[in-house]
Amino acid sequence: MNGLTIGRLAKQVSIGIETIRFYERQGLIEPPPRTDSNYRVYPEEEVNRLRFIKRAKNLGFTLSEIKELLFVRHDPHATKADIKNRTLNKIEDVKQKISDLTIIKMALEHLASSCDGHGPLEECPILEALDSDNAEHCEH
Amino acid sequence: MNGLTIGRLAKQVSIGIETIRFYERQGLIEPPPRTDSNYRVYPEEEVNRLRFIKRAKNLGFTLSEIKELLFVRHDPHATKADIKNRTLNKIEDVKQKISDLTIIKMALEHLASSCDGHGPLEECPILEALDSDNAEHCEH
DNA sequence: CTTGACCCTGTAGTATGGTTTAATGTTTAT
DNA sequence: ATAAACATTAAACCATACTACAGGGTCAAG
Repeated sequence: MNGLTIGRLAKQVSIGIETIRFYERQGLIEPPPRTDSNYRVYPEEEVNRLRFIKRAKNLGFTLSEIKELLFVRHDPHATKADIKNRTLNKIEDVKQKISDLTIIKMALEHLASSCDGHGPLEECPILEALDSDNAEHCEH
Repeated sequence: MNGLTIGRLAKQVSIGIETIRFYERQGLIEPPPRTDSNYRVYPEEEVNRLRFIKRAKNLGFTLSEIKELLFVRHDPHATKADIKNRTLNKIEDVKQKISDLTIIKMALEHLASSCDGHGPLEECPILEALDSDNAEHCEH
């Protein structure tokens, strides 16, 4: 018989046991079945869900946004059009984040290369790189 | 004479006045000069710094990470090698975020297209897309 | 058959990132 | 010249996302 105790699950994902129970209370994960002695027993897939939550959190999504991401697909009260719309909005949000990160990455790369002694450290600071909304400068 | 009051600055960046003072206390922005009547007077560039903070926050950076991003360049006690190393670490961090977001975007796009009636709604959930670390599936 | 590592519930405490309030002073528009 | 709109500080308050007990039960090894 397979299944994970909360402790093993926590270890596999590198988060605290308390965090898992907290996510259950917040509705981010389903309450798992219990043993006779009332221990939670998780299926292996729970590892993936928790890893996803961890990543999404790292990307600046709040827990309630993550909940939405996880459950867009099977909201029984939503029409297909609703789901499609919410999904498209999320895609726009994600695209914006990618583009902001790309600009930050370029600024940092420029900074790293100017640290080689290839020029003064004062040029092209990260602030300048983010000055305009769709910074095309800082290119080379 | 140019310079912004805290209220004008807040309005330009669309954040609260109190948030600006909070960032000053946290050391994310420099204490600006004051008028005779003790009012803060900000240079125009402060708009950019605050916009950067706003974006970076949205991307999942904590305030202290943002502080690091803003000040990597001119820490007087750091060697050039230090700065370069910290910068390279941040670049790796940013790259990872971009790649995670790209996977999420792909999963959402697949979901959106399956809402068109082009397939059953149950396939390729976001969790599967993030199942493996560098998901190559979900391609089309 | 007990000892130590695990699990349970429930509640309280903490860190982060603000926001609100109170009590007061300043600038601006009419 | 006076009200409205702005500014000041300090401190209390809030939401989010954990984190750490307290007080108990369960299980596996020696």
